[in-house]
Amino acid sequence: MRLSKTSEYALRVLSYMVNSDQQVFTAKKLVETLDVPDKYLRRLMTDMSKKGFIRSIQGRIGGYVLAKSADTLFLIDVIDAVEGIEKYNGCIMGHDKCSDSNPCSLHKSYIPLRKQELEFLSKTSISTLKDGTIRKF
Amino acid sequence: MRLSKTSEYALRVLSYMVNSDQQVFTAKKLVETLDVPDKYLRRLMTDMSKKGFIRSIQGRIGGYVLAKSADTLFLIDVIDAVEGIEKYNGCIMGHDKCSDSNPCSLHKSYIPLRKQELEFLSKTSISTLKDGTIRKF
DNA sequence: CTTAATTACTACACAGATATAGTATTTTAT
DNA sequence: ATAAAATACTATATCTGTGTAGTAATTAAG
Repeated sequence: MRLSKTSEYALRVLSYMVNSDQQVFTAKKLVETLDVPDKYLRRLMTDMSKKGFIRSIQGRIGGYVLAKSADTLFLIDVIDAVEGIEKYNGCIMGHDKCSDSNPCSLHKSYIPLRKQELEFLSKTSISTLKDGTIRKF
Repeated sequence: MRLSKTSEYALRVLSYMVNSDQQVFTAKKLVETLDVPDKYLRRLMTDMSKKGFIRSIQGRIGGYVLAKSADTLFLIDVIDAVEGIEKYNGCIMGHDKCSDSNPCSLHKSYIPLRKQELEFLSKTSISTLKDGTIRKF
């Protein structure tokens, strides 16, 4: 499972937010802490606020806050929003017509693994990331 | 697990070769059969022959043949050769210093899955793809 | 009101993966 | 020898994800 940079950044942000006791986070603070390019992070935050994962507060004392209860936001939601989940649901050989009834030669051995991946993404919520640890990387 | 197009193409070729009773395959034939761009496939075949997975035969009756016994060639070898395997071995959040002793907040839950993925790739040989079926997609 | 500190928007730049085009080389058949 | 059928090489084009730059809009403080 190889997420896009954008998904990685999104998860870093959410993981950081949920593990901090602060409520509001400025882009500046996130950039300093999380090793994510400034402008790119800002755009991502705007995107995520449009998706309803976070809420943005404009103006002088602005920033971002989590908008959903962390246990109702799952990895798969975040990934689907920022890069699309379809990629992780296709044939491993890229045959678009591969299916149970017309399987590629890897289908049978790969499907259980893919199922586990999707389960991991759909069952892991942002609250799972909450362990009270403030990490430095 | 989302392979690069190039890896997908490589696996399609090898799967097709191992499931056919032919010995020699021209690029023309592979392109017609496998829905892979002509010139791109040719370069990939040259690359794979340099890696020793296949042998290329030049000249008028040329083409490509499998160069290794199919049960000694594993998915991970192919993927590592054409796109590099490191990508599939990093932190899911992209922290380069993430490790067992300095884990990201997803580390513990993700590691078992990653292990399974790598096992799948290292244990699945090209001969696994051999089931005698000639597929059309 | 004016300034300062923040987010939002738009356009552009860069890099790597993917794809194409054209030419050269190799080998066989005649 | 020459032509034909194949692969090899090199350069360029395109596309997509990632990153940057500059300006506008919003809000609070003084």
